[in-house]
Amino acid sequence: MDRNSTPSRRERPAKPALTRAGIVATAVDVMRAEGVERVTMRRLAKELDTGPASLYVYVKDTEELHAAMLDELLAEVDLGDGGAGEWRDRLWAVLGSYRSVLFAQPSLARVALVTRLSGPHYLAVVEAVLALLDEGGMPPGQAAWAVDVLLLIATATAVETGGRQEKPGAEREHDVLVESLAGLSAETHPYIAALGPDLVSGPGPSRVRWAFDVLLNGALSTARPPIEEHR
Amino acid sequence: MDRNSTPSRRERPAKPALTRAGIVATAVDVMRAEGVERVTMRRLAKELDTGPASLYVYVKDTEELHAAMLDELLAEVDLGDGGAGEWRDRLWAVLGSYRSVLFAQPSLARVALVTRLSGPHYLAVVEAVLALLDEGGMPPGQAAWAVDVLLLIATATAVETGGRQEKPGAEREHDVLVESLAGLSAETHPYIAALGPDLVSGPGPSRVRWAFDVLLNGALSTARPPIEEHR
DNA sequence: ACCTGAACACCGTTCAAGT
DNA sequence: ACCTGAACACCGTTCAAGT
Repeated sequence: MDRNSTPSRRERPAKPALTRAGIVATAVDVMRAEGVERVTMRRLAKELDTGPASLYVYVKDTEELHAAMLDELLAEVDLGDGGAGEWRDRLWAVLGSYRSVLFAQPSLARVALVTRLSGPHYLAVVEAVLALLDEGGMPPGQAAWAVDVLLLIATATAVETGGRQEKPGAEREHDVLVESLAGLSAETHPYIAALGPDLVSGPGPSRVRWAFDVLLNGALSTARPPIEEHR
Repeated sequence: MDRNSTPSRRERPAKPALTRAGIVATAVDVMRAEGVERVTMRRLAKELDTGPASLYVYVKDTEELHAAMLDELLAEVDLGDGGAGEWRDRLWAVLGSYRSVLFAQPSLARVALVTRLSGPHYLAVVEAVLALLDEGGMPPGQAAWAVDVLLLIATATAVETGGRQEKPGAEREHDVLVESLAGLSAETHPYIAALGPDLVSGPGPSRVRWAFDVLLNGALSTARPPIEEHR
């Protein structure tokens, strides 16, 4: 009986000690429940039953928090270790997994477009992609530059498609573009007019796959220029 | 006569009537002077000597305003009409001009990464790129899909390089990545370790040029899959 | 119609002070 | 050291009311 004789311990959520990992985990929870835009320092502080200032002990600022959340999410990417099949298909699978993780959280995916990521899970993705490019015989110098573009395309298409169904306004954002295109005369914009809706059909699976193949084919066949002075 | 006998007209800056174009133009001014992050509805209303609510008559929301500002900026892109030279070099010039316009205003450039643009100046860029791809003999179906990726890369590299020197924190953001990379053991991340700083050297001119050539070569040589159901 | 004051419901970040 | 209340300096957007 009286298992509650000491009432001090274990209040309902048993306010846990603040740690960076705990903060990021809670942030991810709030994001899944309410969307990234609601993951603010103040909202998060409330969730953790403290004041916003306390978070700054563990997190530099909001941007860094969002980057950490994103890396947390990237833990779910299936890197296809030891999978079978041709390297190109396995690469396609890894990038597809990366895309679908971002896809589920498009507004966080924007972070990946705008911030330089450097978390462990992101680096694991980079390593996996590099391994597959090597397996495909791509020279290391070309692979080093190709991996960025590959992940850029994966991210951007995830943002684009994912954003579409998230907010109701996005449907219209697309319609605005379609309308703009329809309103153009073939006189001033012959090429756009000629292509019509094909220009704007959005990144369906086969379009994304085509973009990957373009990049792979191009990167395999295009020699890198000699190294320049940089920085 | 005496049309100016009433002194009510023309106080110092002669508070101009609100128009959409005027609002956007002022917004661009504020941006050039203080950066995009300071272009808020409230700040802009102050500049225009009115209340924030008034702006909503002409502008849907902040995102739409930013997109309009960006399109305004894109008026400066040199489309190289009637220029001489090989199509590939002229395309490189157009994309370079597009990049340098965004480069000057990296935080606005992020808008281009995250929003579907549809302004007249953006469409002029698309039309120019399509014309050059056609001149280069790229089949229309491939060109329609390539133009997006080309502009995506141009935008992303502008954001990356431009963001670097804008805010002081960005220097360190890059250093964080370099450190992360250096901290990785060759055991767990052999490919990253082998490539080292090459992976992270940032988009210098030759690297961007290489990416364009990769894309062009790939898009020229990669057939499009048959059209799928979309929407 | 066009414009606006005021209100609603929030923000990020810092800092002096506490434990 | 770690944590925090309170403050500073802002936000976007809506709406009822005015002209």
